Amino acid sequence: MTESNDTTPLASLLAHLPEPEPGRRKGKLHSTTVAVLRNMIVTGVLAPGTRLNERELCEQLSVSRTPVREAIKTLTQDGLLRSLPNYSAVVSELDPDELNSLIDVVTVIEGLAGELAIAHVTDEDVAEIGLLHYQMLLHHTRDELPGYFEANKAFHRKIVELSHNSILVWVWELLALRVDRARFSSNRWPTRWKTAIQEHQLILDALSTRDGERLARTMREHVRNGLSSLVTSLQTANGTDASQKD
Amino acid sequence: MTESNDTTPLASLLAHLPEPEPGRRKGKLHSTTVAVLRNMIVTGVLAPGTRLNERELCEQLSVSRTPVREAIKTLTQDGLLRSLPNYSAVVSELDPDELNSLIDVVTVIEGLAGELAIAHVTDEDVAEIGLLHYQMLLHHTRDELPGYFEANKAFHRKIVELSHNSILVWVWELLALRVDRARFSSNRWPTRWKTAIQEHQLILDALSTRDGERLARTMREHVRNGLSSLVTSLQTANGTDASQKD
DNA sequence: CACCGCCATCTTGCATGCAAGAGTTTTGGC
DNA sequence: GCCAAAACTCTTGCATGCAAGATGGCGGTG
Repeated sequence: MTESNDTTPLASLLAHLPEPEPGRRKGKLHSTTVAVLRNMIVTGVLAPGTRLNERELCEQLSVSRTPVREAIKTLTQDGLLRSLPNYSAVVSELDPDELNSLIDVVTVIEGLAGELAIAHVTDEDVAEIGLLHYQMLLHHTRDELPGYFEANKAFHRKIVELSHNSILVWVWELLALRVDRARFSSNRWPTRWKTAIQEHQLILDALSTRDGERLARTMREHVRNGLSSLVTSLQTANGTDASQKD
Repeated sequence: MTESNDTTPLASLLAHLPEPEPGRRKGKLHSTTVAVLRNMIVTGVLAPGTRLNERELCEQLSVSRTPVREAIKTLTQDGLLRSLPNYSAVVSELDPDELNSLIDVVTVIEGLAGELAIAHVTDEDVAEIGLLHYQMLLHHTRDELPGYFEANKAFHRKIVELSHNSILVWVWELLALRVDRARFSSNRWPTRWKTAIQEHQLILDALSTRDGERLARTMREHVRNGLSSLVTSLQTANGTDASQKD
């Protein structure tokens, strides 16, 4: 009964499928499946609470159960799914507590990234990050949501990578997964769009002047502000987009 | 050639196998396999660089390839293995760069834990942590390495859990895996044993007096000192226990 | 003698088969 | 008519089979 309303939302996702060269068709099914499923969960195509039936997924993704099972295990480890023994994996809920927890952790992680980045940042890096900043400005003026998202994430990732700290990057990617999910879940723009862009400018300034302490502080504030407002907007919109319920 | 010197090191690990009641023998093979393999890697039974042959592992663990494959995927995600397509998974090396990276990240994570813990700590918690502290003292006087390790980890975990921040706990567990690996890899005691215990005392004091800032600072210093000394001792002992090489 | 290419074997990646646990429905008894 | 128990079905967990890529040895050739 609860499975009827899928107007093949897979189609759009399946379009993302690399569809690689026919040669060498071994060794990528697992990662592809993980990527597709992850996208579906992060973007909300698979809503929180959805039960994942392995056989269905097999048919929809046109693969056998083995890669699907492995993907489920992987995504469970990432926290996107919850699995109980002998029971279907379920898309995890966006727990408000967890989102608040996320704020604190991402704040210190990106703050540390800012602190460490200063030691490695080059003029070229500053230019690249500046480019991303102006891309965001452009997307802002054009009201292009996905483009802004993408540039924003690239902006932050670039700074995190500048830390030259592999563990930091690793943890950040794990956290970013959950942040992205929350962002997609609140389908509308954050009210602090312009503020965010101003903060990005401050971050860029701190990078150019190689002011590590200021960079770290600015990033911490920026992250905390952004995520707090995100959580707030999610709480207020607390069921408006839960279009389906039984 | 390089695979000859295994005097069935599995035996000790297999002893850890729960060997559950014959009834309900379904649904635990995967987690058990993960746990066993993880233990083998963290404790160094499986040395860095070791190739993991699936069939061999199946025979040794008496399970089929499916749970073994899933376990390998899981541990790869945890960073304990490196997997290349169409190639055996390999136990990852303890990259010195990565260990240095680990220091910075664990420092801010445990620092944040200290900061947050104050808001939740009760007298009972203080008592429990104090108990662990004195257990460590006891193990110290008795020169009991594994007991000290265990109590030390419980001490830190308890404070991390006091943060009541699920994301923080999750990340900490991921990081602790790598820290443990490094600890086991340097099989000897850190020279700063007594210092560590003194620092634990300071942490305990800060907890009792509910001094959040001091707790955070003390924990940061303690973690940084401990891990730095660990990395140093690993670098100096940089090949002494690499008993086998081709 | 050295180097290149080919064949045998091994190993992984994926598909599928089978059994056990859980939920559901139906049927029998009260 | 209602409750309970049994059987059915559905779904997952694990085992195994099969094919493609990789490795290593061997022979041929320059």
